[in-house]
Amino acid sequence: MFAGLSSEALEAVVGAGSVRKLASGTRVFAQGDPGVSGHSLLEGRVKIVQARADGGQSVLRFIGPGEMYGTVAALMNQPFPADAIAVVDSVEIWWTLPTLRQLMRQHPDIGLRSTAAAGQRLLDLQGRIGELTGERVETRIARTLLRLMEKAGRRTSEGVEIDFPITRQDLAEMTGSTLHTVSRTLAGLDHRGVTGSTRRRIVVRDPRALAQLAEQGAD
Amino acid sequence: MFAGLSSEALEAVVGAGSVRKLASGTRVFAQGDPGVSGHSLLEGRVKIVQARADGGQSVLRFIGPGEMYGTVAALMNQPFPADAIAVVDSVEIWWTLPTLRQLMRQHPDIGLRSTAAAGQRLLDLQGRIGELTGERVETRIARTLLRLMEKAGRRTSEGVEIDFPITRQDLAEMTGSTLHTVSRTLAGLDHRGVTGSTRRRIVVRDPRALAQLAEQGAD
DNA sequence: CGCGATATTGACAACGCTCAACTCACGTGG
DNA sequence: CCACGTGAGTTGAGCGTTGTCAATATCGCG
Repeated sequence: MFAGLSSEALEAVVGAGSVRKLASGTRVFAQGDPGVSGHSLLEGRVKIVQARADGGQSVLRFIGPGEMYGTVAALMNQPFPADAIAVVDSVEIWWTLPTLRQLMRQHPDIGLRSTAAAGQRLLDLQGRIGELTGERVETRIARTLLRLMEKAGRRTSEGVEIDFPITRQDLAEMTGSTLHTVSRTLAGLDHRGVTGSTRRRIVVRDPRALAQLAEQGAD
Repeated sequence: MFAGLSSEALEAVVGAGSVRKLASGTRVFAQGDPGVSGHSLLEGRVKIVQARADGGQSVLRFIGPGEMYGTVAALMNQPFPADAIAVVDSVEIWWTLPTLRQLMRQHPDIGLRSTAAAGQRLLDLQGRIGELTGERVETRIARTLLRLMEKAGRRTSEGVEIDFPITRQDLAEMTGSTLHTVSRTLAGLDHRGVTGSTRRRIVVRDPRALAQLAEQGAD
């Protein structure tokens, strides 16, 4: 996000923000709260979770080090559309809305970058819209694991491990399914040697096979 | 989109673009084409349709008069992520990418507005992500009809009519279903007096009942 | 060591997709 | 003006995927 900024600008940005630690489980902001702050993660993982009308939840995305979150709502003067919750002990830097606006005025690059990032997310989401409907749960899970792998994968002797704890429930809320079905599906993948999953940990043993499953049904 | 611009700026914007008529069925741009143009609809309706990996299609949104389309891809130097197709005879104004950039430089308001519009779409899409999974087809259809009604509704003696032709297939592609299920569901809604649908036309007779269905399952 | 969070597994039902046949409206051309 | 073809819509039968309900197992933290 801040890569390529002049060191001068970078100093101003860091100086204007506040750094704070987030114990695992901490809620950074809550859905419905007025969006009066922008955030960037320095270390750890934060998940963005939206409560649905039917009482369920949807995990919209996981934030990794270097990513911004909460800024779109803040800059549009809207309430936060989702909760942000640290899933491991983390460190973030955050800014008040006036500070954020001022930084953008003084360093237009920041505004451009955040616009570009929002545009990218818009295109990504449009792509996901289609995937979420009509496809089988196994396909959606495969796709989700691939994305997590690329974003938060860590090579180990067993394969590529997703480097933060993720529950069956989380996966269900990302794929629009239930933890029961996810459990069954993962058990099947484990059995076939594609993945290895233990409590809150998932290792992808055979990325090729997973990619195969993710594109199932493509012509 | 352009409301609130100075008349001077407005003249510059209109002068720099080209106006053209779109016969019903015309494809304005195609998924995968380099995004080298920005568009705004003056009259009619255009639908944005994305081809999915499994061979199916997703209708992402319908564009009405005054709305911009194709601009996010263009400004990010990316290929268009979807097709744009006129569903009735329409009129649009469009700009080349260099022209668009220059207009934004000369009238920063335009850039701000399009960023705001993109942010709004981002929030909308996030909301839709949750809806699309787990909810029953009837619920998704009800929600979709409500949105169409608000956006393109025209009061008639029968109720609120969606003012452009829309097929069961379109509705299926918007809700991630099949035309068969949509046909059955709509027949059910018609029977209960909630809607009245004929070939390519839909009238909402009882918006309250529709809203009720859309929130089915809420706590 | 005990409890809560997490995960597994089975039985069952149902929603909605697939396949298939048929009807209806509309526009085109002979 | 009517025959015909095409696109749009309807309806039925069957079944698979997946959600629901329920019971049990296991891991870890306090």
